Amino acid sequence: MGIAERKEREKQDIKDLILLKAKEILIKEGQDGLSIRKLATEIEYSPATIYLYFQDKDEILYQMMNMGFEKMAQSMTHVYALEDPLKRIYEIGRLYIEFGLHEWEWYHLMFNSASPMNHIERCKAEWGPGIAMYDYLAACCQEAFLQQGKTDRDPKIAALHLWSAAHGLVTLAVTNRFCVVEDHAHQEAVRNHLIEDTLKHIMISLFDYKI
Amino acid sequence: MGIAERKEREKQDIKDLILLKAKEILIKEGQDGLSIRKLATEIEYSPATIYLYFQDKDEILYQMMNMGFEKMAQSMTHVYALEDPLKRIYEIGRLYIEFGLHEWEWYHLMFNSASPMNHIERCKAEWGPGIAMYDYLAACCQEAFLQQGKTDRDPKIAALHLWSAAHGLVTLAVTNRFCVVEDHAHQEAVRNHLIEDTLKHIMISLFDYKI
DNA sequence: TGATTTAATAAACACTGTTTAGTATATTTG
DNA sequence: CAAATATACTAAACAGTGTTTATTAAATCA
Repeated sequence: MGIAERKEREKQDIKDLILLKAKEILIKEGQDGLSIRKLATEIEYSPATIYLYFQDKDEILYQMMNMGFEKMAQSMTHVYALEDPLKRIYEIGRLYIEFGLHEWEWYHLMFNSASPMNHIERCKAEWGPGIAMYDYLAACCQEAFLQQGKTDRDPKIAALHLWSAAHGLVTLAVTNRFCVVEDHAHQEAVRNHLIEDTLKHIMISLFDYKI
Repeated sequence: MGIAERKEREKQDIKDLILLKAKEILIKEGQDGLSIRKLATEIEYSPATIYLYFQDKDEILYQMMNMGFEKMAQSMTHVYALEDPLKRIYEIGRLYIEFGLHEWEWYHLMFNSASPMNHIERCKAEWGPGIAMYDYLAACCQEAFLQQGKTDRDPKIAALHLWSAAHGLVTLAVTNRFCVVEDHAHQEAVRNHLIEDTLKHIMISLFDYKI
């Protein structure tokens, strides 16, 4: 039965086409600019057709979130090769913040938006890539603590610390809340200084590690 | 001319009525559940009438944001009386996180949503209450540094540190991202532990202050 | 009382996500 | 090969959204 297989392929092709165009719209116009109807006209199908390939918009945004995690992982490929777990942790933090600031539309889906999480909840599924990222960071922390002989510290709590510090920085910056800094001329400089400073603080505070 | 004054009063009354009902809807159904049309039927006027009192939805959400700041300030009244600036800072942090977790709909408008900031940008206005909050925190940090003789440290950067750590914690928790913690049974306990731990870490890291 | 200003709205515009019923086309079966 | 069935697709509708415009009714002024 080659027909069933060809149909399966064709089905996947259209799914891919939808996600490809969704990606283009997301990059150009953000999550708010990504509507089912715009997506439909873009791929030259009717809006109803999209619902033959995805349950709802949340599922599409869920898939986009997964693409975002792949994108982030790609930007971190060189990290995995680093021997020193402390340098690995620092680089993860630095690249995480970098990614959040420069690829906000992806970051927003991954760590801020409710839609992809709604899909996960509805499907009673797990937040796979998020857990994987967290587990890797926690593993790095454990390795660092082990190497330093700090047996009393919890690597999972340490990972959450690092993560939420970076996340807070990214989200406040992107949603324009750092406008509180009165020195408008040097606002950009303050932000960059804060990025470095946050990482330094965290590294010292968690690992007594001076950069 | 008592008529002009009466009309002014009536105009303000309807504005207040709109904001009062908007507040009720916000609390019950969140920002997503707050629509102009629902608000209109609730106050028994047509949707178009609302546009005679507010430029657009962003302005209403901007006013709600201001109400949120008042609410937060009220929850912090006892802080201002504390003599020790370090205890003041700790309490601000603790109450800030508490507020974010328990009054998320307000917090979201204040520190996460784009709508109120869009209104500010359109009016070329400043983020008044946000700046006030930040300035107060920075002043507390400066007082603490001064008391400790730490003249080399920047209180403004310190305030941003504390703020973004607390903000990261709140937003990751509320948007359900802490589901990464595999220990589902003790997830709540982990979260509470993290809140305490974050504050402790920040206090030590910024002020060498052990709680 | 007549002219004018003000307040309110019905209806429309341009969107949004999603569902349903119906129509061609492709595939399978007799 | 023809009839029956299954598949792919869509037009249209449903129930919303924020916002604008033209019109009407009421209050105020001259």
